[in-house]
Amino acid sequence: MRASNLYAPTLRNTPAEAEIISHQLMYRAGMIRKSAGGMYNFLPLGWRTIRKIEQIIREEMDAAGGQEIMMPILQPSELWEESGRWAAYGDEMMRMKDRHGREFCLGPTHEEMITALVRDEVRSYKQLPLMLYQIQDKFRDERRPRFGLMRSREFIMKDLYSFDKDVEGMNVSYQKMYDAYSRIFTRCGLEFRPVEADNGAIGGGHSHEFTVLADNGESSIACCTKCDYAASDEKAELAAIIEPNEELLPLEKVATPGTDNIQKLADYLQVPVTKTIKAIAYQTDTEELVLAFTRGDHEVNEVKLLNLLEGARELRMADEEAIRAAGGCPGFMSPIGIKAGTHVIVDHTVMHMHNAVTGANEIDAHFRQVTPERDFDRQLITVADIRMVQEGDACPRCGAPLHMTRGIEAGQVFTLGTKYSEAMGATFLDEQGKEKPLLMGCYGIGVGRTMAAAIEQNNDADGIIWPRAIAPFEVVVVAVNAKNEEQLAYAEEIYSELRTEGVDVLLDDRKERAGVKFKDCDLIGYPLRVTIGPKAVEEGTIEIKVRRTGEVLTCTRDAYMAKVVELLQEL
RNA sequence: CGGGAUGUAGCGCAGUUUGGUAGCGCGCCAGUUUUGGGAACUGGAUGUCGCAGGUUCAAAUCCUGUCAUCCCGACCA
Repeated sequence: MRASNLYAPTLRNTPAEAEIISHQLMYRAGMIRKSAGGMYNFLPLGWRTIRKIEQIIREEMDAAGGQEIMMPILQPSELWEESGRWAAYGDEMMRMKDRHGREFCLGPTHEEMITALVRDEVRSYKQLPLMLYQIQDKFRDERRPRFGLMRSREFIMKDLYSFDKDVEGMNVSYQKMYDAYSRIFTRCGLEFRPVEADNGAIGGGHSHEFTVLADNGESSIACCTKCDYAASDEKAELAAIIEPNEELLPLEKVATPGTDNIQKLADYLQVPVTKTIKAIAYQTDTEELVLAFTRGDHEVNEVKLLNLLEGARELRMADEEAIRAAGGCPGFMSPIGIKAGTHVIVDHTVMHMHNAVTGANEIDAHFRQVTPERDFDRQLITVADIRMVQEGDACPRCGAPLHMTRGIEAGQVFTLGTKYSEAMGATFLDEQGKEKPLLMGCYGIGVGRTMAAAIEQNNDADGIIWPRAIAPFEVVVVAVNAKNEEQLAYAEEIYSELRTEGVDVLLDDRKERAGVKFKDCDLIGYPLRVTIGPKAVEEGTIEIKVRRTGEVLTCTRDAYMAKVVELLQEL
């Protein structure tokens, strides 16, 4: 490919709408252009990178036993009625009608479609396990698309679905995908962590998110500083914090005027926040009141809380009336004195506190010298891990401190069990001739997001620094002065030698000044730049510049090829 | 969906307060000189001032509505 024919319009100015670095650089490097909110065109350079990521994914999916297929983007509502998600999916689904008034959606995911595809053909355990995947655009009408390719409304996704005859088989498929994902992100040159994730509504199965570490990421994850435990902030399990024993003082009610939040209370009573117990009152979508108690400096983890509540799907802050009806007093709550039958959930750390402060369920009053183990009625409360992880909390595996970091969720692996196969009647006959639902798993990778994540992780003030495996071109040959025929001819020669050698190379033969071309090369981020200037023509010396390190090597005409190959292998 | 901001040339922006011929930088086109890190000079092209209504002799500017984009939050497999 020659740069003089390449449609790669680069920009000196950063478009005002691009807020994060990956978006800015992709835009400036002429890789993407926006068509509408959350929708992007990929230009030749951007598309080459996408294709390279896809190719790595294909190779690993195939190696793990996957078979590539292609399903329609447009999906009939009937399938989604079967699974119950036509109603449940909500506004995030792009819906439309055809000329006959039949309803369709633009696929946000393909569980229904694949289950329907497989249920008619898979009749026997002998056809299992089965893994099918596709790489295709998905549509989700995000409330707030943002950050360029990071959260867009139309995006490229690899989605694989596994089908097994039993839980053991499903777990084997899961592990194969987990391993394949690790290889994919490693091959893409990314620093990532597989983190344990909450799988919410589906429950019971495994789920990991493959999170590429980046400060701009939307996901917050907790990583152990010693072992390899890593979990999403919502999932991170926390053991109860055991306080040293101390002399137990008797429960006492004190007047605490105006102390309706924890900081005011701690200041007023001159106690550390870690000696206070705070309450958050929720109401579920089924109108049940839930009172959650944690240590004053801890935060309630709503996902953990929700998982404890059978049948509830959502939490919102409770109304004052509901709190009062249960005997509580907003701003001054405690489990002591709440009406029996109210859902009171206490974080397990709280049960190990001594001589703490908590509300008295009346205005401007608190209890102090509260020892929950003694003063709370265990019959009326549920004790569980309901708090949100914080920097420095103990790792649930090894006890070392956890470190909070941010990342981009580039992929997820998920066991589905029989959720869809049961709802949609996807069954097979087992060895005993008994009809059973298929056990499923689903595994997604955001291709564009992976590209954005790679840039977030690999850039400097001059532009992108592509990992070799996913660079649009591995090497750029620059004819410093393309108007000089000797130089251009020399560069052409080098270019064709590199091509013959199988190097993925671009020739920058544009009749621009050298500075312009160098700036563009840096911005676009080709891993290696081979510079052909007067020194090449006159002395036969060829320069090779490594984008990542800025290192410049000077080679002879005979030696440059070996050097390029060697440098590429190191990258 | 709540809060905030912004829509003026391909990109970045000024002009709006106080209504009076549409501007600047980069880019683009032509020419001359230049030529190893975003060249200089000369000349040139490019706008429904987001859109629709209204007020006015006159609207980028004031009023109403609407659409779009971005940020924060909420939400989210």
